Amino acid sequence: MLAPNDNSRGNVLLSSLSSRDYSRIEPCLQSVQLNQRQCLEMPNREISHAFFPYRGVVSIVAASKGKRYESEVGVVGWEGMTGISVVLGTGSSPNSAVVQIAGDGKSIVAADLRRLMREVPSLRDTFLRYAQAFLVQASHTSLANAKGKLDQRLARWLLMAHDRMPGDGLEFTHEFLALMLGVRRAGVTMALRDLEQKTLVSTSRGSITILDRAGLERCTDGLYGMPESEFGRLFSKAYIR
Amino acid sequence: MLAPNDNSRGNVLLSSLSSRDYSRIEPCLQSVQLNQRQCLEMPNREISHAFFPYRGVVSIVAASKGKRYESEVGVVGWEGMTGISVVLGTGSSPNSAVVQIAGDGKSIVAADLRRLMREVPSLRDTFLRYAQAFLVQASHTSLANAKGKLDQRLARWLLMAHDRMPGDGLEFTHEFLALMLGVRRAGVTMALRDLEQKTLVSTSRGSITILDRAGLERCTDGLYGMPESEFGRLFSKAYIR
DNA sequence: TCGCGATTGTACGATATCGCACATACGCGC
DNA sequence: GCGCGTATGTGCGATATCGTACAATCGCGA
Repeated sequence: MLAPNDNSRGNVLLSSLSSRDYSRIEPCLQSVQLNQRQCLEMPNREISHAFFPYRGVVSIVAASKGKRYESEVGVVGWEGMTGISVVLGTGSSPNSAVVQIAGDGKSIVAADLRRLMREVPSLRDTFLRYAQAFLVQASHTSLANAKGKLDQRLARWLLMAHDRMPGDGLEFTHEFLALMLGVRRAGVTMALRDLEQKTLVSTSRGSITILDRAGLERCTDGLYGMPESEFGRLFSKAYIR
Repeated sequence: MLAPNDNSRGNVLLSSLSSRDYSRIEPCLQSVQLNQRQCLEMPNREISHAFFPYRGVVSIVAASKGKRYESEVGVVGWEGMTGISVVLGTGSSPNSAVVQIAGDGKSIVAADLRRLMREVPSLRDTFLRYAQAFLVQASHTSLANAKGKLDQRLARWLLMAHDRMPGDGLEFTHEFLALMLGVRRAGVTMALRDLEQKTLVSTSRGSITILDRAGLERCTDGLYGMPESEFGRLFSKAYIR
């Protein structure tokens, strides 16, 4: 379970800042819409802004040389931020960041973020902690890709999306989920039918409702949860939803 | 191709430091042996030392809750360092670090590394740049796990090992490679036979010789190379071997 | 209410890999 | 040179997923 009890500022990472730190960053934050398929970061292009989503989900995607293959390495929602490369000081990376589920949030100009990290060490420390949280998430995406069956990976993705959305209804098509997981659409259809038969979710045209989170977690056989625990540890929050 | 032309200090990351920075860290470095299967980092345990390998290869491994599944997310050799979590300020992580190929290198006490990063910003910047290089590597391991066939993943791993070893001979058994890739030993045997038939490698009992790097890279169909290019970019070196 | 596009269900053969098992072959040490 | 342990080659049925295709169904808008 990811969603923490303190999200008073609309984004958990921002909410974890001391009021002193937040007062420093707040003047630099701009409200933004996140539109589906909007590209927040392009491969090897200087990142202009970092984003703190309030709603919606952003995928971080790796692509092979020649773009023959692509795969999601992690997701960012109201718990985190995009622009890790700015945090790590390089300003760009071969990965891209794409809005998968529309929403909104705050943005900050990369140069402002750099300056703030230089001027406010505790702010820098917080964002570096998030970089670790993201690395752990990416590590477990890799693990799930290596070892997980389609149904385990699907359950994992649904849980991760659920963590980042209000309510229990998810407006996803099978096609969309297939794209996220990099598998056949027909495979998603069958895996979802199984989940529905176990009454873990209920589905209707274009939407999926989570009925039994604990059951879904059991379904992943341990492939969901470690990054979420790590996030909890790093940001010292109680995690109840 | 990873191995850079400047490795005058035995480890590329250390070699990339200005002499001023290196003179600060050098007094803290201890020579160490890296023995096969030695565990340099345990899951969720405070990291005592970071390591800069001169020779040998270390795997960073993610494990699922309950340890039911494990998978390598990246490797570290003479180009890099272990202890990313110390660099990112958290001091521990759910991932472990295990010596897969024995060698040696330098170690530094975590507290010293922290202090140096606080006192010497350019040192901190360098290590944070490496954290990005590692994140990109992990991203592409994830991509390879998601999309790569066994032979592509094998070729990728051989290239990554070759990058981190002197000469062209690799003393690996099929069993060992199977463990690294998380696949059946018999699968490795067949994939290697294919590579040998294409005269990309030659094999004999317990050892593999790289004959044609370019051919192996072609074999990976783009799944090898991005992290290596990124490393080159981040550390501004010419990469010839 | 009708129609049409989007979504979902289903089918089929092909391929990759698995798990397990056993046969063979190499090479070190005596 | 022999024997034994390790490493490698091979076989077999089972399973997961693929690619492609097409049929069925839902629901929005005309």
